[in-house]
Amino acid sequence: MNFMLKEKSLETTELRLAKMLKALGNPVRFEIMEMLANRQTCMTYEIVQSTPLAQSTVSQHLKVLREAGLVRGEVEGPATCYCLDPDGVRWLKDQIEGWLPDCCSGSPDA
Amino acid sequence: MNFMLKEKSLETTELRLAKMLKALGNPVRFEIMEMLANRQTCMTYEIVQSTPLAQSTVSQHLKVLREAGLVRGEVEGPATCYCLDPDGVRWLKDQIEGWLPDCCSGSPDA
DNA sequence: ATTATTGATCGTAAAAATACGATGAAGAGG
DNA sequence: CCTCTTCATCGTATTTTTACGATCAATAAT
Repeated sequence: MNFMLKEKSLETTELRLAKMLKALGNPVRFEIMEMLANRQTCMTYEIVQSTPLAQSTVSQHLKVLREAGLVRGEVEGPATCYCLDPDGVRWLKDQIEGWLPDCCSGSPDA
Repeated sequence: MNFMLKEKSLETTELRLAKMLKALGNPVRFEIMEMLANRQTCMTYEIVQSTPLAQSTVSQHLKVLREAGLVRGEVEGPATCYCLDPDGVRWLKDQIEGWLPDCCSGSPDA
């Protein structure tokens, strides 16, 4: 019987965005996100193995990513299967694209 | 005689990205970025006035944004005029868009 | 020259993030 | 039942971030 790990709800749009950006702003977590993007899905122990860090540390990073709405963890037996949270990632990408709409898309001024 | 404040060069692509994301991941700095996006250009004292923080604290946040390549500061007389760094912002947006290229653009799976 | 304004930097205190080992819970397999 | 694996959480040490006041440099104005 698999079920989603629950996390506390996110606040305003701006704080949610800041939370995501902060979560991504850590190199370890960024790598985890890239790994999940490449492999679709990963057990926690696989992620641990891909880093030089302790299991508890990685677990903490995963929690940050979860609470930011960037990944999801599904318990599968004794293990946990992580994957990107498509909604969260898409929302983030939309926000960034829509943000500073065209202030920086024209020609750079001298 | 105006001139650009110089900052130490940024490292690899990934670290540069992480640095930008971390810089943006702070609510105060995010607000500063939004303010600059809306107003095009701001003196430091204007930015200070828009926050409840001390001048030195804001100056430090501006330094982080500068070192991340997100804003530029031009000395204008006794003051400093800040604006978004269009190259940096555009680069960031491109990275985010190109990142996780289509892992999260299709339909979410159950 | 003196004074006032602006803002960067320094030193430092407080808070948050990061990392680790230890422990605990939950399932799988004997 | 007991044991092993997997992973989250707890307690804690270290590092980094954040914030402040004080100081310094540069310009502007008197």
